[in-house]
Amino acid sequence: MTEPNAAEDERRAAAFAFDVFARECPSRSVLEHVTGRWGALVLAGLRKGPARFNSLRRRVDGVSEKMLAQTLQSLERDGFVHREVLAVLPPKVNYSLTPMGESTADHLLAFIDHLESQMPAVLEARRRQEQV
Amino acid sequence: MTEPNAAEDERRAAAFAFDVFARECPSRSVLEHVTGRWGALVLAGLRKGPARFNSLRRRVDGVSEKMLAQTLQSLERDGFVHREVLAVLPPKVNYSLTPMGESTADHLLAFIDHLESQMPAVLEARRRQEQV
DNA sequence: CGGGATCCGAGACGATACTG
DNA sequence: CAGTATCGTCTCGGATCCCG
Repeated sequence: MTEPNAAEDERRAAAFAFDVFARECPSRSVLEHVTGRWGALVLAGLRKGPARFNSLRRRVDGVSEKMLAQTLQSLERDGFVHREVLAVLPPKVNYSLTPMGESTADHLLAFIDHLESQMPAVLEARRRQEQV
Repeated sequence: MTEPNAAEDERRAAAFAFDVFARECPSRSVLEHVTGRWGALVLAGLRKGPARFNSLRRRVDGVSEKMLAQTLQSLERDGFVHREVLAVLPPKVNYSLTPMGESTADHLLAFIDHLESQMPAVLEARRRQEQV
């Protein structure tokens, strides 16, 4: 009966090895993809529902074509976003969140909400610093 | 009885104005400071308790002096981090989280925990993509 | 419409040296 | 010890053009 436990142990050991505080850890790159300048906004934007490229681009105000494409590729590689190509003319590509993407986006939205609620305090703190 | 509501409305309007989806919104810079490459790790690192400069630098593996100083300055300006200078020799500077910093770091740690738990799935997704 | 390819400037980042 | 200053590298990110 050691087989199931061995798998358990391996998974736990792996989870420990993913500590973001360690240099050269793969979880850092994921953290950067997800929380990066556009990654967070794209995830949050897709949480409102699936969207096509230019539709999503309008949701995330200010993102260039290049960065949106690049961000979507990262998120797709990491398994947060699903990309569905419809072979029609003109081409249609649908982007949606995977289940993992949804749960991640939920965390992110909660975090963003919290940040936005603190914005007045942040702006006040900035004003105080300026006067020094 | 319109006075209290006016204040309410103003606060709600302000919160709306901080929507991260809007370009040129101050909340975007805060989001970037907090979730940026080092910002997130520094906040998470300080959540373990106050620390001095080099002590903190050891907690956040791989950060250079320059980036740590820069990150701490951003976070201090935004009111997440408190900087306390002790006028002794050799100089001692203590960094700690403000209450706002603590609540933000808590959200962040929850988010990081969630991400780390998903790492096996992420790595598997990456492997699948490579084979294409 | 949904991108890929390319160019280019600005800023991020790290290593090192120096200071109070 | 806690930074600042300087420098070089390298990536980010926008603009533009192009293709299926």
